[in-house]
Amino acid sequence: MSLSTPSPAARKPRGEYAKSAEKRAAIVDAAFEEFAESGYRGGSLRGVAQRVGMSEAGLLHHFRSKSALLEAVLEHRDEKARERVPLDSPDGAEVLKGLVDLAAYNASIAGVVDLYTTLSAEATSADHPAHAYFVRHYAFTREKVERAFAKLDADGRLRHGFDPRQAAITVIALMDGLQVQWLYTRDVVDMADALRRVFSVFVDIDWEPVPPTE
Amino acid sequence: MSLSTPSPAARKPRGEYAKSAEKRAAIVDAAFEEFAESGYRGGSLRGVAQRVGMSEAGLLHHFRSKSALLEAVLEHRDEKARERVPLDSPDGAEVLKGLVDLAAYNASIAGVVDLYTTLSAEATSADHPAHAYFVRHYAFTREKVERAFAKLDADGRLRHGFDPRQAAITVIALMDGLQVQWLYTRDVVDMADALRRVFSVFVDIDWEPVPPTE
DNA sequence: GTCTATATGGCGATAGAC
DNA sequence: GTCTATCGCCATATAGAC
Repeated sequence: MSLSTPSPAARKPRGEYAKSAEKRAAIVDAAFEEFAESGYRGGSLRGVAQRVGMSEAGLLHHFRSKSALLEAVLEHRDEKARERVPLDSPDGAEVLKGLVDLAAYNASIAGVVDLYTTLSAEATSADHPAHAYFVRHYAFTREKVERAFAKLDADGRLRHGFDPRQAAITVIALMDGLQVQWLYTRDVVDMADALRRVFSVFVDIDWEPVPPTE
Repeated sequence: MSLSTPSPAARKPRGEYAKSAEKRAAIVDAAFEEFAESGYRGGSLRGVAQRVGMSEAGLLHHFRSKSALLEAVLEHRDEKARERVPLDSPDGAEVLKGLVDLAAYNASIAGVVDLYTTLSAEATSADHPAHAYFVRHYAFTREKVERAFAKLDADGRLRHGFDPRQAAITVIALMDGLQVQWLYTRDVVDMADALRRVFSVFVDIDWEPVPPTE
């Protein structure tokens, strides 16, 4: 999974110029790759600097510390993911379809999956700089998916005896677990397909003409 | 998830004494904790040495390198897990019950879950010392669970239209994802319960008097 | 079998020139 | 805004005394 609460205010100090913003974006991209490959703990500012073609000091002019850089990466990641899933759609089925869509999209960008799985696992430690982020992320996502199931339930489309909250927990766990397994064996695991199958059991949904996942 | 292929031979050089074996076991325990908390990359030999009350050099007398120590930890972990799940039972339902049992047990030993999730995520990098281990682990576990579902299918107890292989992938993903989510919010997630619910949808099983998971 | 001491190198972050 | 230089710390691993 990969969505989170809208950033309260992606504020930008007044005196910034366009060139600087571009540089910052390039640095965030490089940091994204670095942390995706080696995690936050395993990644280094040196590695980021090399990717972006700058010195470490130059890099630290734009981001005051390694963890500040991680924060920027996570924010950037959320912006992208939020574009893909209509989490607040009044139609619960649209939300689920958005999740399948996201899974299919993720399969085309392994780096995103890598970043998410590595960070979510290492940030279970309470002192990790991304810990609070993921606690928020899970609460937020669980809430949204639960709401989607609740709406389907109200429409009589949730399988009898199913609890929206439990269904949400299960779906999020499934998405997370599929990502790890997929990273090891991409030929065997089809994330979107697996998700679609489970949704078909949980609820009554008409799937599109069937985009054959891949 | 947390099972893997039986170690080919946990061989032990001939000239070892009991005292030494005890020390080694103590070191493995300490390393287990260290890697569970900080991952392999984030953990240090210094940390392990402090936990076990030795110098780093003393520790390296027993394990020639950091990655050799990791190997010992993973082997030790597998031995424990294999005791819990009758992966080769002729009755597929017994396998699934074993998985629920394992989930409930894991919930009582957070360290095990921590170690597994952290390592499985960071070892997706091909150059990680545990990479081969997890590739093997997933292939092995997928195979065993698939076989369990296939047996249930042969007995007409698998839900119509379900594929044993897909079911196996889904179940393993679910177990993995539940562990991460549980580490963040233990009050919200009940791993064994979630697993039991999904199994009840997939197959026709009589659950025990219901160990209320707690 | 365990220690101290040390070699060697990567790390995050800062100071200050340009 | 970017650089070089450097500080101080922690890492893995080895050498050799006890």
